[in-house]
Amino acid sequence: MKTIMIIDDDIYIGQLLEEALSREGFRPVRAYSGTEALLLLAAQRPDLILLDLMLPGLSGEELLPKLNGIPVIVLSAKADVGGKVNLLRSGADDYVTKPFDIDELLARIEVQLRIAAGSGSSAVLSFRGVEMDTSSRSVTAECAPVKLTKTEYAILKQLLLSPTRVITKSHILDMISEDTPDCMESSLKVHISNLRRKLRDAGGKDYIESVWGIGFKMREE
Amino acid sequence: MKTIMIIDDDIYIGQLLEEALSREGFRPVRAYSGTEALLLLAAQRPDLILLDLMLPGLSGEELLPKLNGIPVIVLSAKADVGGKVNLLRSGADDYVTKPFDIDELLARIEVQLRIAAGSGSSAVLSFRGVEMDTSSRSVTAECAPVKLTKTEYAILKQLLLSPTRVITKSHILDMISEDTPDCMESSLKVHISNLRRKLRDAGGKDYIESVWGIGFKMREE
DNA sequence: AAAAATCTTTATCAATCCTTAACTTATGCC
DNA sequence: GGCATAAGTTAAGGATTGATAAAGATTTTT
Repeated sequence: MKTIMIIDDDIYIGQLLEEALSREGFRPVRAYSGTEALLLLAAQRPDLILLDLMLPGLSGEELLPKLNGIPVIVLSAKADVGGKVNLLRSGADDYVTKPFDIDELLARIEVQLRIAAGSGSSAVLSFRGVEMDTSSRSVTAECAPVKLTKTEYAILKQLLLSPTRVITKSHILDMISEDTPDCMESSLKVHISNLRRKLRDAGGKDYIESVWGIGFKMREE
Repeated sequence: MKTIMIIDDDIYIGQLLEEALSREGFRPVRAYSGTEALLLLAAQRPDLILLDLMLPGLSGEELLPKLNGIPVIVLSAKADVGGKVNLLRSGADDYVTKPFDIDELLARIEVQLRIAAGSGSSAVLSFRGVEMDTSSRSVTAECAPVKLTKTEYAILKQLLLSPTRVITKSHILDMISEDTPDCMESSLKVHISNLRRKLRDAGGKDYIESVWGIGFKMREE
């Protein structure tokens, strides 16, 4: 049974998460402040951490560098976009803005746990003929090499991390905002278009599917 | 089964490493101080050592010269670059800054063990015509000798240590910041350029590939 | 102390990438 | 069907990054 630590001072959200996680078969552990989290971490090591940024005592940003090696999903209010740039750099593995959809959060938890489980052995993401080697940073479609830019690579990685799920446009923008802070929905369309074309040129098929009004997902067929 | 000694006084990081190494099939042995490490080393000889620089008792820098023959990977906080000691010259085989990526560390451990296993006397890194003898500190491209400066040698070594992997610019900067703390991205470009030219003059080909916006890797072709 | 080697900075050119903008096509709704 | 909104495509520009050369600064050697 996987243990998930919830670091959030909000009683209501914390309880909500606790119940949802229990229902899914996880063992939730709660910490209401950064300092309390550190104390708990000295004694036990959870499999994943849900971290709120606004914390009493030790802030989430200060806590992040100390959580080395444990997958961290940051929960943050949509407003504070300022520090988003540094989050992924300083150790966060994923990012979800409040108010969040519980099902989406659960899916992202599954993804992070899957990545952590297979760590070391295979750094390869693949789905229906598209393969991504995250260590050599190379991508192939039907074994044909595909040369991607940094942004295209980041987008495809998000899609491949949970290939059966729809990735919202806003989440893609959040994930790649580290490298391209000015990227708006208008330019995202262009990136998707270029990515589609490169994959099609190499693999012959169209690999990315649009979900009207929401975002994108990998084509299952 | 390979034994790996962790010399680090940080309880939390130590435990993290211990679990990760066990999961990968290694036998971890822990030492919490430099003096304790020496006592343990008198009784047993690990296949590899992970060494933190900030140690109580005997510092990592003092310990390094006494670990003769055993592969050493230094773990160091990015902050304490103050010491002007030349780590790689005094016996360290690789260098990783905290906070580090566990997968990357595991990859580097594999590399060091492979080197150590493949040869008692000749520690040779090679990839596609480029050969580096780390004991005599000599490099050849297509059997033609190449004369490199200290920095160029350190950069090429990083590339050869995991030749299929992309080495980020920041990691290279970390590696050589011991000798040249002021090295910025601007001068790294120059080092890469000089290294490329020397290799090309000797081997005829271009061996180093740029990964736009990320870093460099060895050309696979 | 002078000379040589090495490293960093600066400048310039070339290559790549991201965004904007204009336009076309598709989808949902009345 | 017709309108409004969303998605898709293409081309052009501006901005960022990369490569190389040359010169100044630092360290090492002689």
